[in-house]
Amino acid sequence: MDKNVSAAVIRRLPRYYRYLTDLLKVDIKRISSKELSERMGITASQIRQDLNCFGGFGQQGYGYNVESLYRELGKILGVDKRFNAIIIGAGNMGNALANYPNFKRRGYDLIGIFDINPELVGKEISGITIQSIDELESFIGKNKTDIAILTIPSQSISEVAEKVAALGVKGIWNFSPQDLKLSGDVVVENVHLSDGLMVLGYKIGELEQQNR
Amino acid sequence: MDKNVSAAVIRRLPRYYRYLTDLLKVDIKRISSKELSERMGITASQIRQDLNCFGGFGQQGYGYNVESLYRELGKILGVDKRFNAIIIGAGNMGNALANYPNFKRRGYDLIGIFDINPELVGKEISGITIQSIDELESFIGKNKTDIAILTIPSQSISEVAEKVAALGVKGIWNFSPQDLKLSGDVVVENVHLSDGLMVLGYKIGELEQQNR
DNA sequence: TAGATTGTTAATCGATTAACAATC
DNA sequence: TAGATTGTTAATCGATTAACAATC
Repeated sequence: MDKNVSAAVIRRLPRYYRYLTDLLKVDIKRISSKELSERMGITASQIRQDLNCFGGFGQQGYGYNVESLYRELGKILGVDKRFNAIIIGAGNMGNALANYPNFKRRGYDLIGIFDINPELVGKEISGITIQSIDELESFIGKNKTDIAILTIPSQSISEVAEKVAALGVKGIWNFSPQDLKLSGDVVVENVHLSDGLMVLGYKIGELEQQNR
Repeated sequence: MDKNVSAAVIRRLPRYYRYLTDLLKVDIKRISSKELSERMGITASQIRQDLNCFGGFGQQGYGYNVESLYRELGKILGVDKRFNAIIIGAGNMGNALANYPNFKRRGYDLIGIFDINPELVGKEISGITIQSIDELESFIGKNKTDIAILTIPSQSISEVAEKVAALGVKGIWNFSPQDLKLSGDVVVENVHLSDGLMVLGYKIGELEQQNR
């Protein structure tokens, strides 16, 4: 198991995880795929298929134990691990992410913030002093850095991405609208906020056409 | 045409739009599906299929005119329209989005910011004074509001979403980790940043397993 | 005209759903 | 034990890719 799991399945895992969090909050101990399917609006079949990509977490006649399934999914998603993260680009988005509470909750520790603008260097965000981008290499050399969060403009994105990749960062969380393609040993998660904005514009257009 | 276009196709449209923007920048006048496919890393066949959901924008033997395809996609995505937007939740993320430059570029005008915290009310973000959430109803009554950007905590999300929907907002851009399900006349685009973070955690785990 | 490349139909592939035997 | 619900195989559905006639 665990191999050849499709991207579609993987992107649903955090969603399962969120629903299980909610169940735990209201103290529900067990859940069947049928009941979960009603809550989530997907088929019970899909839930069972998805989960069975990673193991038989359920029990016939009983369903799934909420807490243990939650723990298992957390493990698969790496929530139990600690990742050291740096933010490159201390603008508005970098600032927002530095203060993002889910960050720590998902296993990420922010250990550095960098910017190219000398006026920002030395200022503090969320208890961390902004450093010059020139310090990046020596910083990563001294501090194990697992992921880099890139909140910089498109034009510098691929240069910076390649640099951090070369310095041994394992993952990149890319907030620029530019697609990142990097070779081999680094994984990339693109956010592309403005894509969502355009999809929203499309959907509103559709909606208005229907109501005509 | 234009009906029954799958979500997969729609989510690729902003990507095409971005690549066309880049082509325009470097002054490329025309492009074949083959060349675009090489740049984007998807098949030429898919590009032609996708575009033909909306019309025959190309010309046999020639390819696609970059500028006119760009304009057509822009129209489909509503980039040529103006949408009035408000932000609810003037925390870090609300603040970042208020200053987000792509916002205006995609046809959105920010006309109001709201927060429940009295200490924030009266302060200015990006030239707009934060109002109390109590003013929301009267504000939307007086000012045509197309979309609401929700950057508030999960616990209040569905209440606020239902409220703005009832007040006639057409679209919701939801930044809380909670899935929003709303009836009928309002479209929702969920962002769920922490999902991306967990997918990143998963991918890093996979990567490490391979390199073992 | 000849060459290129589209629009579109048909074939393939993969993902979702249905069904049911296994089993708690 | 009987009932419930899983894990898993098989059937269906949809999305992607290939192929090619139409045509610029």
